[in-house]
Amino acid sequence: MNRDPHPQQESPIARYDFAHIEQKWQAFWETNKTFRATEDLKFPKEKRIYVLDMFPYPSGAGLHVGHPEGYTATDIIARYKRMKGFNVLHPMGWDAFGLPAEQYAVKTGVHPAITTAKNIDTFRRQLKMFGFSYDWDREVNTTDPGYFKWTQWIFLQLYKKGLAYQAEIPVNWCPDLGTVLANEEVPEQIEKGHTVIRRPMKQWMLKITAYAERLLQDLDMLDWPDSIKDMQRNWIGRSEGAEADFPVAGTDKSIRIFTTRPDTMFGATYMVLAPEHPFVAESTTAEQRAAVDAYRETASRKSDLERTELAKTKTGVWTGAYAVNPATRQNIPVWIADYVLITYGTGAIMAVPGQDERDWEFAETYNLPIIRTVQPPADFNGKAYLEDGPAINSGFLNGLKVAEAKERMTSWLEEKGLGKRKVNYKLHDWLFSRQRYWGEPFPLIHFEDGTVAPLDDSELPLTLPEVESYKPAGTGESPLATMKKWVEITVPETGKKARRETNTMPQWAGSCWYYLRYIDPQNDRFFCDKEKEQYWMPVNIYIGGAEHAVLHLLYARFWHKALFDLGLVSTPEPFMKLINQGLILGEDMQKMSKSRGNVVNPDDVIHEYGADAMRLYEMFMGPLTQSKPWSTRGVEGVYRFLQRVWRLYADANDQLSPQVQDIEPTADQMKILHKTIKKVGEDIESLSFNTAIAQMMIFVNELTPAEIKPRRILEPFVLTLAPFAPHIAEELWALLGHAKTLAYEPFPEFDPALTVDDTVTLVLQVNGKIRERIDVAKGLPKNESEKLALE
RNA sequence: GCUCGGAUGGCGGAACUGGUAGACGCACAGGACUUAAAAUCCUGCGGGCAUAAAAGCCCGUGCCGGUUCGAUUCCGGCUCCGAGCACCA
Repeated sequence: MNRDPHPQQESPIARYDFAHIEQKWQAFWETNKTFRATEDLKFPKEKRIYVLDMFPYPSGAGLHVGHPEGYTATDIIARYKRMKGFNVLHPMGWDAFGLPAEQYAVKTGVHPAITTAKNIDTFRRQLKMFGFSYDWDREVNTTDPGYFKWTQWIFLQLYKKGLAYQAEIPVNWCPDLGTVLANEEVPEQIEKGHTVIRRPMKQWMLKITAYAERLLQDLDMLDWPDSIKDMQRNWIGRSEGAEADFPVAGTDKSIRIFTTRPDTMFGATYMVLAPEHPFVAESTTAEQRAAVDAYRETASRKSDLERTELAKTKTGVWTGAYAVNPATRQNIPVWIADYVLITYGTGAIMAVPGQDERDWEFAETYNLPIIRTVQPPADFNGKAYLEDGPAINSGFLNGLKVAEAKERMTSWLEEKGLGKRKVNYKLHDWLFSRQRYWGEPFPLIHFEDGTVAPLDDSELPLTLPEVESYKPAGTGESPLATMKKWVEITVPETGKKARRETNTMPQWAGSCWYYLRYIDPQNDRFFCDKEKEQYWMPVNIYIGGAEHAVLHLLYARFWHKALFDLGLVSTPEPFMKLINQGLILGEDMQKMSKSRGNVVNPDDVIHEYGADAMRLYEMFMGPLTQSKPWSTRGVEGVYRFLQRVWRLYADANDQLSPQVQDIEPTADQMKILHKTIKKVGEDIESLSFNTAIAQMMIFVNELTPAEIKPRRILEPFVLTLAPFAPHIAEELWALLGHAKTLAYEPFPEFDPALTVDDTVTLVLQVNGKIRERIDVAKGLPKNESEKLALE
């Protein structure tokens, strides 16, 4: 045995060289393609699992400590499942179209493709430092022409199915960004201090509303957090009611309204149109025109936010017109007011001040008549009465309860041809075009006669031209519009002149289907082979941030359903189980940000403590779904734990410790091992990684004092640790004399008999208060235990 | 205002279906080793009363009330914090 030549100077304490070990095993996994996934048919469907991360946008700032939280969780699941005999698909890629690279290009002139490639290299390097078990052969990049060829192709399928159309509608125009935004994107940009105004523009839309009902219904089949499901339900905003036409007095026109309370129609004492309602122009009388125009002008200059914030007192203007209430046959005035939104329902309401607080407020301000249609209780002296009660002042509805009155009124409207029952949704069609450079070009051309034609599949991918300036024109045209050579084409077959569509797709396009491309990333004949798709889909577990609740997660479900209807995918939903990881806050409990100076850089942490320690720490901090503050002391704690693990196995020279011997373990050692195997396995299944790690700490605490460490105990423990801290586990496995990677070693089984204690603490309570605790040997006859307890 | 979460030691958190509250880690204190420090190892660590020491007793899971032999856990009402939505007819 070699003696340490410098026994006094060298620490006698074994210390593992994480930097060397981690780099060694990362190289090993890469060279041997340890984590390559294949569509091996010997795995039955229930033994295949698709474990997916939300792929990152590769920003210039590099990886943030929030990224590896979810990525470590999925990696633990992927590694554990491999050891449990599953065929695991666990890929990674880049959501790389987007504004930051383009804004950088506007500023510096550097092509976004160059910035993007550089950022991706950084992200890839950083992710590899964590030892995540991705099948890197399946890496995808949404900005790769080989990828966006199929984004364009799928768009064309939607177009051909009638799900993509152009419309001149009021859109969310952001002058600061020089582009339009989807409804779902507006709150985020306003938060960033950008202005968003409504302005009519001709844009491409995707008919997500055609799927509103299914997007709502199918939430029930998903194992997702309730909060996300609720957010999607609220966003879709289904409400049942009726549409009715109110004839305009003295004309043959009528105004259509939507209401969820048709039963209150007898109390409709006036009507309100949104200021933008097209009927305003034709119904306004000459006397009222000036006032109406002024009001409309003011309203148009307010953003949606201002409208709602300033809505403390309601304002409006009478148009001078009257409509006929179909229930009462009375003439009622038609007003415009910005408390009615053009974007909801028909943009017009029947106002029932007696039963609606907003209408009540407006009626009080402008002295409009108020009629109750539901009987409030005798002691009620508030304003609009909103609870259930019998109908009053309502002709044939009098005495009916609300539900029945609604039904009766709706049937009456339908019989008379005045209206019909209607389900209304808050969800609007998805505004799908952007005036940006760094996005997928639309594979469409416009002819001079106004018709539009899709490109032939053979012309895909339609790539971006080189431009001189990346700056949006600001007029509502993308920088592509300036590239005449690219825009103006002649169709070879017909000689007809045409112009390319110059808008590009929004960033969400590429992320709507990337999980399908991982399944067959190299295929240049199809976006994803059908058999392979059937092999892997649906995604079994999907982990990512909650910020995509009504963006990516809704858009991707929509595209997936459209692909399902086209027979191109085999499942109605893409992501069966969804987990939102919590935010990692700074040590000061504040959100990490450069300005606060509380940002933790993963590179630094790995350099100091190693990837295994960082992985372990992020999982040990607390429950995955919870927000929790970073603690460098906490990292040191798990780092110490890994050192203690190392010293169970290795001596000061990094050789197998002489304490490790092939001897029979003690009963206690067997118990702690089997308890640990049981707890770790169950906790991985339930994503309780923090308590799994606590159990492994207990194991190490118990084994550390033992003079002799039985191999039969240490070997299985390495395997239970492996999903969490794979580098040190591989090294210890090799140290124990194994030649092969442990990545596919079976996860240890536990013996249930060994996971229960021999003694049980009998707690004697009197009136719920603890009076006595006695340790009792198990297996004693009942009366024997009782006798013990009585003594 | 509405919806959904959450509140447990100095801190992060644990506690399966109502049955020993505070596992594990951090911080802190004391000790061992060391010339010393670091590292490592050992011990203690919710609060109070009591004691030479121990045993022992009482209080304690945001607040108030309820159900129960027994509540961190179930029910009702509040307070505070976080997230989302917000004139949706």
